[in-house]
Amino acid sequence: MNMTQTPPPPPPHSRKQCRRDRDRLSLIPIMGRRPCCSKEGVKRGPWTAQEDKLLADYIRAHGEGKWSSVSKQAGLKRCGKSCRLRWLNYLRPNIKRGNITQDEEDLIIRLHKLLGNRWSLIAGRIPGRTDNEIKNYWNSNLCKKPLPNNFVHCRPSKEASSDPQQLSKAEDKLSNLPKYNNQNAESECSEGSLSSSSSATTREEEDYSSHDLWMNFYTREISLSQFLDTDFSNLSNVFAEVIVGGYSSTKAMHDVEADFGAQMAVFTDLADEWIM
DNA sequence: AAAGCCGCCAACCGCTCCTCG
DNA sequence: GCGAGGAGCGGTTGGCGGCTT
Repeated sequence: MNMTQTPPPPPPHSRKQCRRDRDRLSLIPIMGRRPCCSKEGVKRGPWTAQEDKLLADYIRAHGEGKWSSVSKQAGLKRCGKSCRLRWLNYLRPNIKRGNITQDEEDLIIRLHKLLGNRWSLIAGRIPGRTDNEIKNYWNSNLCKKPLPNNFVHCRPSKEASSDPQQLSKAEDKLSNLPKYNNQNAESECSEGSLSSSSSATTREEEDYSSHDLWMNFYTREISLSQFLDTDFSNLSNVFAEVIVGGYSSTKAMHDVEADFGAQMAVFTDLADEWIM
């Protein structure tokens, strides 16, 4: 029996408790995690301005993708994941800095109600904001905040978002709407996160117009009556284009379906609210 | 003034999904 | 069909600054 060996500390009850213990006992930081890259010499921690420049210059010259090779090619001693995260959350063009606006917060709440903790999907609907930013904002602000209308906001199940009954209800409502007229959907606002190519074709322009129409309604830049004063005869295609237009072609189909359901449900939600 | 506590957020980790050979 | 490797996602952690006691 080894009497000198101290037993391992019991697992912390919570992060806060853990931190309190650490501070009180002046323990070294708890570093139980293994690094994601087993490679020796891979740098971790905060990025320096020089690293940012190297990464940004490389991606501007060669484009995104092949993250595992980016670090080598760009002369960075970082793992590919770290490069990707840094680019997506900080260096990427069109990243919106500063506080979340009230409109954005409303949007986050609504989307979270429908989609749950699917931060990337939510971020895809809020131009200039990243999934990490929205997730942090939710966990540090909205999760504690009392929300109206019985919003469920602390980690609901993923399945809660794509209720087929809700979707069916929305589709019933939409089937009675007037016709869609593409001319009403002239894009005036910027394309935000959706625009990834400078060589937009006519088809792409149509997608973005659909998206703009939707976003204008969604962000209440146009009224319900203006929104309804359009031709929705081709509704499914319109909304499908809106959704697919925001994603890469490799996006999992169930995500597209879930998002389609979510947009329909949001529409029903807003319409009910505005009609009343 | 100093120690402890708390909140924010950038960054990391592990898991899952996707693609390709 | 299967396995390996890459990419993406959500949960979690650590550092730091501000606030409280």
